[in-house]
Amino acid sequence: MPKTPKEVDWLQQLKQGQLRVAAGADLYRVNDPAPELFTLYSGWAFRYRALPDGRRQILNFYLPGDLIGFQSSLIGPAEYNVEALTEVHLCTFRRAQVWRIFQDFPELAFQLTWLGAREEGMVDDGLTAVGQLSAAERMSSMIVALFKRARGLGLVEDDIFEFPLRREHLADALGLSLVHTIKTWSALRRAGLFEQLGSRLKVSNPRLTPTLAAFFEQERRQRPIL
Amino acid sequence: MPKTPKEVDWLQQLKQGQLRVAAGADLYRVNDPAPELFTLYSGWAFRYRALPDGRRQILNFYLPGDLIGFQSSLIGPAEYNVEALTEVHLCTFRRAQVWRIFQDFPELAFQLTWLGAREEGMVDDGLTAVGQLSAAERMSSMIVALFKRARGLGLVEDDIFEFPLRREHLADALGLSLVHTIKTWSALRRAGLFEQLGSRLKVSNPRLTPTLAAFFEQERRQRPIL
DNA sequence: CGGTTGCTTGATGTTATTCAAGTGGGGTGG
DNA sequence: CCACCCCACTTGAATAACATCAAGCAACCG
Repeated sequence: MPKTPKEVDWLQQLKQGQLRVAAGADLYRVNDPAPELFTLYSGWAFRYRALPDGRRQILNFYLPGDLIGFQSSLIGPAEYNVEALTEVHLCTFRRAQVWRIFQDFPELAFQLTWLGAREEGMVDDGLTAVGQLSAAERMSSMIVALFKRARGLGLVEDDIFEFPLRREHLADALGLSLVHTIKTWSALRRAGLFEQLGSRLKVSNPRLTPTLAAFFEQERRQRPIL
Repeated sequence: MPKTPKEVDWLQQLKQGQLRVAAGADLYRVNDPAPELFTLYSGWAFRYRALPDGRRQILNFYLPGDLIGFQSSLIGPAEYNVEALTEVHLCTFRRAQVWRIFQDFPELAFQLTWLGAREEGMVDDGLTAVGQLSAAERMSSMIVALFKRARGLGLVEDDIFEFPLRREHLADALGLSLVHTIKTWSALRRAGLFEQLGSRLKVSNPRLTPTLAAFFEQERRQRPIL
């Protein structure tokens, strides 16, 4: 969608500043009363819910271009946490501006909402995987999904991409124990789904199984340019 | 939020018609190219994703007042199915109107988006439960969550409410097998979490366990009036 | 050099699934 | 009215999947 000069002006005004955050730092904390709205320029982050006893569920991952904190900007205090997985560079918006976007820039508001719906679709995928698939199926579908997202962003070369998740993140995203995550990971590597090259991953055979192939073929819609 | 007369006019125009659908019928099917937008007047429905081999994951339940199909109205063809759990009465909107709402009624657009974000929050809850909790914990937290939603809608009297889910629905929502769902259900009933009165449920002791109590205390934000 | 961190592996225990058989209520047709 | 079947649900036993416990390894760092 083309933008009017007026919109571009506004986007510039809305951009409050840039921010660099180290890997492992919190971007968002539950009940933060006035959270900011971010867009991710570079790096990976993830959103999660923590239980009182220390368990946590990773709800989704953020890759460059994603919008962080839109739900909270509408609803009020955050109901989840966001943590930087790698070093990230963010662009910050003032949360109070969201309402003004709806008033003055319907097209922009529509696009924001679109991004929110897209994120919900990804959470749906995660729930379906955790609820219905076996450990190996979950893990392979997640690897393939991240691979495809990275590819859509031009972050894949020769089927190789940077894969910053540690075993712990996979475990918390897939609802598996750390030990079993590691065992499943090795099994998939031995089966030939991917090769590990340091912190990078080469996805050699994304259609390994029929279930997996189905996952691989299904395309997710492209985002609008923001 | 108060509505201007102009907005009320528009809402009337947008309401295309009413619809009655029998229990078990589909409201929404994956890849339906031009799905409608609904609001639920009465009855229960649920949204789910189906896998090629017949397994399915229920993503969330709809109770009276909920908006059905907002994500699809933005994104395009539906990526999920919706089925009526009981007989339902719906109000239908034309999907093409959504964009006009953004243009002409920013306040309304904001509220729609708010409802969408609220729905995502519920899916987050589901994913956290399925990923991190034991069968008994999942089931009790889901029962309590539905109880609280029903209560918020005035559908609870003397701690009793209509509970139209069959075991099969619980199983598909919680990511459990049918057999184990039934065993867990009986265990919780014997433990005194609830009493079964035909198709109705009396939630006698929602704070049964500490984990459960935490779930029970935490309040979800009220919806805006639509 | 000792300590820490992320990962790995094997042995054992628990949870949930699968298989199989059976119950009871609600409908239908004789 | 009864015989029959169908469906949702129930129960027990066998099996598979996953969690937990425990020990060890390699890389890194002070």
